Amino acid sequence: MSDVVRTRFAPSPTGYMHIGNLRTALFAFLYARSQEGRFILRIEDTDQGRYVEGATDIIYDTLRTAGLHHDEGPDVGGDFGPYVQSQRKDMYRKYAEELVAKGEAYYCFCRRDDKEAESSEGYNRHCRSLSAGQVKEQLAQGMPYVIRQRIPLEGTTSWDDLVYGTISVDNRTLDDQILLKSDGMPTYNFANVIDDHLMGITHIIRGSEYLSSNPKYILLYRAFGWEMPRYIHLPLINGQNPDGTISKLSKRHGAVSFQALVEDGYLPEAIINYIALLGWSPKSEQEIFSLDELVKLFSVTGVHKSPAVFDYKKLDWVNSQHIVMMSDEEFADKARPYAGIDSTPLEGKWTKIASLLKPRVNKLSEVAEKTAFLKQLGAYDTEMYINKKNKSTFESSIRIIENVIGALDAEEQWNEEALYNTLSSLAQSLGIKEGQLFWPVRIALSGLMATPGNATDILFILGKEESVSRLEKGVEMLKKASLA
RNA sequence: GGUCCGUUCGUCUAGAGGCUAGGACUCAAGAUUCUCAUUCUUGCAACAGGGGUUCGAUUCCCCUACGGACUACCA
Repeated sequence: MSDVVRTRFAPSPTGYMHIGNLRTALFAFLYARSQEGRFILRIEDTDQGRYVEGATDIIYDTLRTAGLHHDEGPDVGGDFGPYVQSQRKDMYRKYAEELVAKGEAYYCFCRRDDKEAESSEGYNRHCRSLSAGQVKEQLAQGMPYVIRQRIPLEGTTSWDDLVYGTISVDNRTLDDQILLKSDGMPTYNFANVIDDHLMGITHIIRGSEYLSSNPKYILLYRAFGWEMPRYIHLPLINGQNPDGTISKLSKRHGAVSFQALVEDGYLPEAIINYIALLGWSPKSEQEIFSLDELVKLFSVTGVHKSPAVFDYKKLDWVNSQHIVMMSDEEFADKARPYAGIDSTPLEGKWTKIASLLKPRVNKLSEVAEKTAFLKQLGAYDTEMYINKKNKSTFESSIRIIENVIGALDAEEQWNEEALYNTLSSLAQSLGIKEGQLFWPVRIALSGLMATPGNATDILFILGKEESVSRLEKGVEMLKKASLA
């Protein structure tokens, strides 16, 4: 055996990747990579009643999309397979029986509806002192049974957590947990320990919700006489409720699965960047990271004990930063499906449109709403023409737009620079400021108070015919409005 | 109820006995801009409370309060 670091991510195939789970995967990945170790994927599907079709594919897709490549796993193989627990089911019984033989576990024949056993001491420990003869007899009768861990009644169990420090627990507060279920399958708690050992996992990285059951795992390692792994427990991720209270991050707080966030237009690298900052700090003022940078900077000493609250606003900002860092070409490609401009007159102008959009969207899904006015001019209120700062009124707007239409009709070169020069000199000859001229033009072209791009950008994108048509419509609306 | 864990601006966090308690997001104001956004400047805003230890505590110890996790033949 070598002393190379081995970490694992062991999700259950539930059908989606919760952001908290992904954060655990990320930290396990980062720790392995930062230590030049190996990152292993293991599927924990011992609960057969909870099987979800296609769920393992979602796990593979997520890890691939997020860039968390595993060195061993069901899909890539490895020397410690199989990497799916249901394919390992036959090996767990042997270990459970080994513990029974050692006196570290025992058969329990309690049934779930056995009120008598429950009322006395719970099912826990009820069968703990059955004699060998009694056990043999029950087994011979074909009584269903489970195998329970025999937790010491005295003493304390403690370990040195790399994040939480030394934690000690009195053994008598621990339950004799079930290791092997009556259907012959191991419980998560048991399979987890067996597999971690068999797969040579050196550092167990998981959420702090496992902190209180960890003593039981440690006792199992001891019962087997196995070498203890190191433990890195991670703080929880919470969500903020509308009333300001904090609770476990769930759907009521918004999208909480990786795929839902991606569909919403968040970039995988931004999601990774953001969740890395939840419970970990690089201890510098840098906030935007690539995955490679995270690998270089990651350290367990920067991991927190206290839980963090998922903040969509900050995720928006992180995402916008990653968007701005992309090249114009890359952004144009990624954003294109959201725009719906394919096979429209706008298609040829997409590069230009995308360059205007890039600094203006927090997430890709915003592209749709921000480009809608280009495809079709929506209904708008003529009040928008009235702008105090530009001394813009119905009358001035009509006059300006009519002049602009005239100037555009004569325009030969339909590009931003030529359009700007034409309109700029028009403003001069009309004796008004540029802003006073561009304001009503932009309103007539877009019907919006705020647009991606200025008046000349929009003129260029819409083209002469559509632009003039929208300007004429504006004049028409203004004339009607000033009569009323 | 029991066990364990946690507590710095609204949120993410820096801080590891002596700092005007720093940064980021959000929000507000201003500058720039043919709108908006970007960018830049400025501002609002925190050490849960009480005891110790110490010349001196955000920092170390204890207690309280509050919050959370676990307490399944779920993972």
